[in-house]
Amino acid sequence: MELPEVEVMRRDLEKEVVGKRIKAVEVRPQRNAMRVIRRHARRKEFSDRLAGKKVTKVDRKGKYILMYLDDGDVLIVHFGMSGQLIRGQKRQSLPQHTHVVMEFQQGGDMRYVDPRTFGEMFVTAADELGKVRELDHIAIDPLEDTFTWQEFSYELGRRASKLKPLLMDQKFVSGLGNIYSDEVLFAAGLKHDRMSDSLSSQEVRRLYRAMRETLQDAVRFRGTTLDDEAYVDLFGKPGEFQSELKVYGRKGLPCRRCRTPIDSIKVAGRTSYFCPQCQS
DNA sequence: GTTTAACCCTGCACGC
DNA sequence: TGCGTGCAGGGTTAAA
Repeated sequence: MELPEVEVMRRDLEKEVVGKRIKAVEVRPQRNAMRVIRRHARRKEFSDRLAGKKVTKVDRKGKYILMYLDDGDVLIVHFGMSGQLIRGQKRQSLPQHTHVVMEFQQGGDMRYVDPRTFGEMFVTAADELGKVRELDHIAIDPLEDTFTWQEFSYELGRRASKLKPLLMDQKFVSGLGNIYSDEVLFAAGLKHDRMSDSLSSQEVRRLYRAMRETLQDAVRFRGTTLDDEAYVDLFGKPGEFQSELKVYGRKGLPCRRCRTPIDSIKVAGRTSYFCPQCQS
């Protein structure tokens, strides 16, 4: 799950759970549930910190969701690659790999489901958020107004790194993963292995625009749901951006712009898709 | 400073 | 049919 999917989830949560009070929290008995709340020593410690509290605000920092509670605590959720939050009803049976169930006083519940358990949930005091290293290191959000192309240009020039890993580096810009970094690079007409400090100012502008437009479009389409991936929104509905993808997962298929077959290569352990003709 | 690889985990596609 | 293997992916960390 990357920026667009997390942002869609944030908006859903804002509508659906802000103002609701948590009645009870169950951390399921299987071992992987403890992996999900790995920063807490015991199930009870986690549940007790949430029970009885009201959700007042939902923020996003990179790929992290921050749910503020009315006593100054914050529930932080990171989805890893297979995590989901799903709205449910008490009577409904729990899907496989459900690790946490939060029941609301106003009725209904919310389940955290995560087969691969790369994701996690934890609670911390809002005034101690600065001590959470992963959050503290997260770079500027490319959809923020404060993200200007001048600053982006300066940061690109300051680094000497290949574009693809740099775009995925959350300490450089936040929110991009494997899918959207490929899509952004295609939209910008740049190859994954171009060095960040070799870009002309025109190329920097193209990359900046590509990043903003691609991510905005993906949010508008409510994220990407691939066949082999189970991303769905809070209400269980898949996204629609997968039909808009230009390169990701399209190896061997004709480029939508020039008909040249899309190629793929392993970069830093991740498969990278690109058009050999349109990107240079 | 940058890059690579390993690690965590499950489900699925693949070949034999 | 059934098994083993490899891959997918986010982020951290240690090593190169």
